[in-house]
Amino acid sequence: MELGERKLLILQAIINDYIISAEPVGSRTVAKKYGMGISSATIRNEMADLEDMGYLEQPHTSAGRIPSNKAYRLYVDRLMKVKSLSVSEAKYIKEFYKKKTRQIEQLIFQTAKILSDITNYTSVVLTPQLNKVLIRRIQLVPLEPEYALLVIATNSGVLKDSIIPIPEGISPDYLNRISNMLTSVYKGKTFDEIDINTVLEMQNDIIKGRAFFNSLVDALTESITANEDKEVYLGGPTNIFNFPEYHDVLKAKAFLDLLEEKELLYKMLSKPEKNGVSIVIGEENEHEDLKECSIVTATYKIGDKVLGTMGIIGPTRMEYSRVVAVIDHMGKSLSNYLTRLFNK
Amino acid sequence: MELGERKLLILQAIINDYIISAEPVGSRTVAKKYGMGISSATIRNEMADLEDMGYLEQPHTSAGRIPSNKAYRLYVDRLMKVKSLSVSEAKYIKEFYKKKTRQIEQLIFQTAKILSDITNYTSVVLTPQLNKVLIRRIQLVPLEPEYALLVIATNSGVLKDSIIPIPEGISPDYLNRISNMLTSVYKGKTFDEIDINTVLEMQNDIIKGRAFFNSLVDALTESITANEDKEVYLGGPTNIFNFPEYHDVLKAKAFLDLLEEKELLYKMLSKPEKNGVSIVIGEENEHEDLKECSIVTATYKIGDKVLGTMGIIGPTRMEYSRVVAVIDHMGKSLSNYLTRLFNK
DNA sequence: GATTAGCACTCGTTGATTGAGAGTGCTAAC
DNA sequence: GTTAGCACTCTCAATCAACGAGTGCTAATC
Repeated sequence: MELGERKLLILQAIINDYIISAEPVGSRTVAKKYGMGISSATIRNEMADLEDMGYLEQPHTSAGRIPSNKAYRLYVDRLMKVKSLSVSEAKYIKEFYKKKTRQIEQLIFQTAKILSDITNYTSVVLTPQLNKVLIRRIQLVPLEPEYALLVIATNSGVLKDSIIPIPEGISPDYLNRISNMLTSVYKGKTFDEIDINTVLEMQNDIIKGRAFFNSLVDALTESITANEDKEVYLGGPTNIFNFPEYHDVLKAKAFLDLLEEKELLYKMLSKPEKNGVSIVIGEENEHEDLKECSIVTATYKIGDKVLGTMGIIGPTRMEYSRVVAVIDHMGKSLSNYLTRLFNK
Repeated sequence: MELGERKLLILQAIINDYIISAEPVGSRTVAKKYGMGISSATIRNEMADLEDMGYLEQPHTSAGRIPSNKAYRLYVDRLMKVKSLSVSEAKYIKEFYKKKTRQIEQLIFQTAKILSDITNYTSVVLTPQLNKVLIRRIQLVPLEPEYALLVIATNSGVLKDSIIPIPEGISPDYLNRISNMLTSVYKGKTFDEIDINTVLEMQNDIIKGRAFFNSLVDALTESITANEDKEVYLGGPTNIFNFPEYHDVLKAKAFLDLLEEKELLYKMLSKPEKNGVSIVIGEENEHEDLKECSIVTATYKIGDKVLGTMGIIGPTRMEYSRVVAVIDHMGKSLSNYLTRLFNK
């Protein structure tokens, strides 16, 4: 069967209406609200066709129809016109990026908050991926005679700091020398490229005490392999309650519990390597509890390097056109900001 | 009216039953389950008295009775026997504190998780309060020619780090000298005691560039006054769904939204300065959305210094005896751990 | 041949009614 | 002072009918 012009118009009308109302849309509603000079009976016939073609579904016989995942996919790929941001929204975002925040966590957190505030959906923003980040400096900072602080600074903020014990008789000056040496070896590399063996080879060279050496290697290894730093910031987690499809307590709990699984979120969102905005709709999600959700993601970068991802999660019936506009804008804003701040 | 022995027994029975069942308790139930050799009619009379005295409430005429806030207060103050932890629980906690975690955030986060896992309620743990924490070292770490990292190390981990721009022609060695000087001035002080004027006075002494000086003072001031560091970690936020009193979507949303208000939580929990476990029951809470909740808190310390607070939030009908046992134990465990790790 | 009016049919929603069950308070007997 | 007995109250769950939204089909119309 052909997917003619009129069918497309009707489908679009149904999707638009359903996105707003969350109620199955009937033929009369389409005829009246989106009056296109044809009667409800004609629309009924077309709707029956659209159902046969897999674009519409009927919850039960005497209800209207709701769009299928296939319909949403068609919608976002072909039908949807991306709205541009409202003036006040754009201004709100711009204002935010004016004030200098030096702490990257704060920045990411605020980004999540803005996303959820503007869209009224739940947002997720990943902190920069370690393996994309360049080491700038490794510094051992003396704290007390027995402890030193290992700081690893990168081109997107300080990513790691841990306290390591040091044996007696090691001077701040000596720590400084080690720091300089480590920095010279690893500067400009990513965490992926760090080879712990390089450190091991230094042993004979300038490292004095065994205990200290072990602590240092431990701390470094921990820094490199640590996945705790894969942090995920949420915005408006309870926004999901705004939608009637989540007025069910069990469903809401499942959703919120999912949001607590940071590793899972991280894995899911960091997948789309590709630049720009991408959309995953309903059943396309792998995770069971997300089969009724859609996720719109965008990446953010420093210079040309993709550092992380931000996403909006909401019911399949999502205001895609608005969400895409917002997240695209935010991705670019954050990238600009970071690039200005950290890129040389 | 007298609050005799038998009345207390009956009250206790009703509280115990209601804590488990969440259903109003009737006279027959008390007679049967907590058989104390008296008939349901007698118990009915006693219950009527207890209601007159304000210890019991009746949701409606033909329902059983539920304990009032006053009853819970009496219960936690006089009736309750604090259970000791189960062997497996104690072991679980002990195991956790065996493995060395050097990062304080990680530690706090895990503490929250353990609390909620063991109790099945929602837990809240505050990060150490800045004004209680002693500065150990202030260090400017050079990153690139134009940027340095300001690290403030304290006796409970690294609490602040921000990036500040530095003007040209300032050598790492010079940064080191400033660091040493700042450290010598502020070491052993708390953030409260820092007087920014002291820094201003140095101006004529060793500070060279105006721009740099301003950045430094800005960053320091930000560190001192920043309240972003008042972080709050949650454990098991959705545990609230376990309780029938929160099967209502609106109530649940209100509760979860409250948990997102970190500053508010911080203020509420950091109030009880006193050592040990304290309990706030239902109406005693100031916040409207907590009038049906109880909060059990304990403090944690380094040495003798109270650093922060942990809390369990649940419905008024809470298993106080178990919760008190758990949180008391956790408070002490965390204090021991921190003291061993950081106190000299 | 496409469109439309008309109509019978389906099915979920709403509101009223009803009976069962739980629990109480009171009275009178023990 | 305690208890058995009983009328009374109130909630909860089940049942049922009326309603309305929406459909699919048929026959008439453009």
